[in-house]
Amino acid sequence: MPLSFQILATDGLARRGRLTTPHGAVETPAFMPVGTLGAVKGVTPQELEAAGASIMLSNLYHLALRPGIEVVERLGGLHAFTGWPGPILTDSGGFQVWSLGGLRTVDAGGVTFRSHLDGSPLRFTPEGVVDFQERMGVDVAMMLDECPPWPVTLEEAAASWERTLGWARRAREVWKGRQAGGLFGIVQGSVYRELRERAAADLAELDFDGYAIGGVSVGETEPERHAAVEWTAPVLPAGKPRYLMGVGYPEDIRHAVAQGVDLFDCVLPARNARHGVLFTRQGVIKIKNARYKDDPLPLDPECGCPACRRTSRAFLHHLTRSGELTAAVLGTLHNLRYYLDFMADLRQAIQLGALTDVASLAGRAPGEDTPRGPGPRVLPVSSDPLEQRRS
RNA sequence: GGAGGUGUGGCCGAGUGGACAAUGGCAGCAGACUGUAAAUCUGCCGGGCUCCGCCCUACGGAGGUUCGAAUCCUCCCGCCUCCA
Repeated sequence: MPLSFQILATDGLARRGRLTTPHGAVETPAFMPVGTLGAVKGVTPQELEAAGASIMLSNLYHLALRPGIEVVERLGGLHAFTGWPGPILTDSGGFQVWSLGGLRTVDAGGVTFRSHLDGSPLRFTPEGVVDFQERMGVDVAMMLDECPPWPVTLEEAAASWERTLGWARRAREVWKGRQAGGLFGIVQGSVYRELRERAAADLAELDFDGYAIGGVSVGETEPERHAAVEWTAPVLPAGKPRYLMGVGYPEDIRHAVAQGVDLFDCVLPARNARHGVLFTRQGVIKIKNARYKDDPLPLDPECGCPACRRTSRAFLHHLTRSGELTAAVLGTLHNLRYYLDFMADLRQAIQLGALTDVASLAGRAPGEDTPRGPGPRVLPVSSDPLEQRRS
């Protein structure tokens, strides 16, 4: 079954849609929790589902290194292997081209990684990456791309894009005729408008099942990041899902949704939770801070996650200070729930034509710890008639 | 009673004549994190100030040697080990 995407409502450039995959539907705009190795760190598939996730992201590079594609394939594919029954999107390893800087070399034919685990070489080609992802049975495969570093000159970014475009053509060619799931192309172009626009147009010709905006959140400023989205998202094929890779803070997401982006992923809610930084409707809470030592309030009184339902900030503070694993688990469950609720609010707002009213309380500038006070919320999340959450 | 050892900043623990307000670690106080080489990393951490520097107080206590002592000597106090 191939992917299909319907747009159910719009609000300005924003779209409220539904991505249908072989493993279920994803109501968009959607946030995809990151389970690099097949699971969100500290969270079971059941808990992920209960938090309201409808799709999970995993990473081909990491899975290829360990346990290896063959193992996943032998055990029935990534869904069976991980126990996550819903849709899965896998990143191709393109981000690792950037993040693993010293451990890889890029050439026209592909990327050669040196494993960060044992140094052994691993060759990724556009064709091989498509093949790997198909063998794992993922719902959405990402093309191999080169995520250029930042800063880069226009010339370097352009040369990088030419290489990535070549990979896009090869990936698309290999994918032709495949019926299960879909393949997304990835727009690069760094912070250069002409490049971004050209990349979007180049990719549109290849008729991918969806289009991603990559190469952001690599060090550029917020205005640059937002500009890249503003230049790119609106010119991508209207009828296909759009995915902003690796983004971001709630405010970044809200901004991108308003520009017509449908899918997001980010390690932030999970990693920050592990580091004691929690997103709440009252603002960002650094639970390790001494001020929470005796705080009897729930983390976020408006949240329905397991942490907020049963524990106080003081207890979370204590667990975190003590290095207790449960602190990371509860924090992750909470942050994920926060993000997922936030996405539900955005979907509902688009439905009501009220996107600009959605507050993203946790989206304040990094470092700003003092709550501004609750902002407007459209309606309780649960009242959304279009919500079709997995139970 | 005899012999030996030891006492360092909140804790543990380096340092045995100058480069020592004193290595490390922990605890503490903050900060960062955006397609996860991250349950990680960074800064501060005796007090004060006109804070890329200066001044006080500090290595059990009191004296002493020395240009100079956490480091050497004497006495005292506490603790540890072994022998009686």
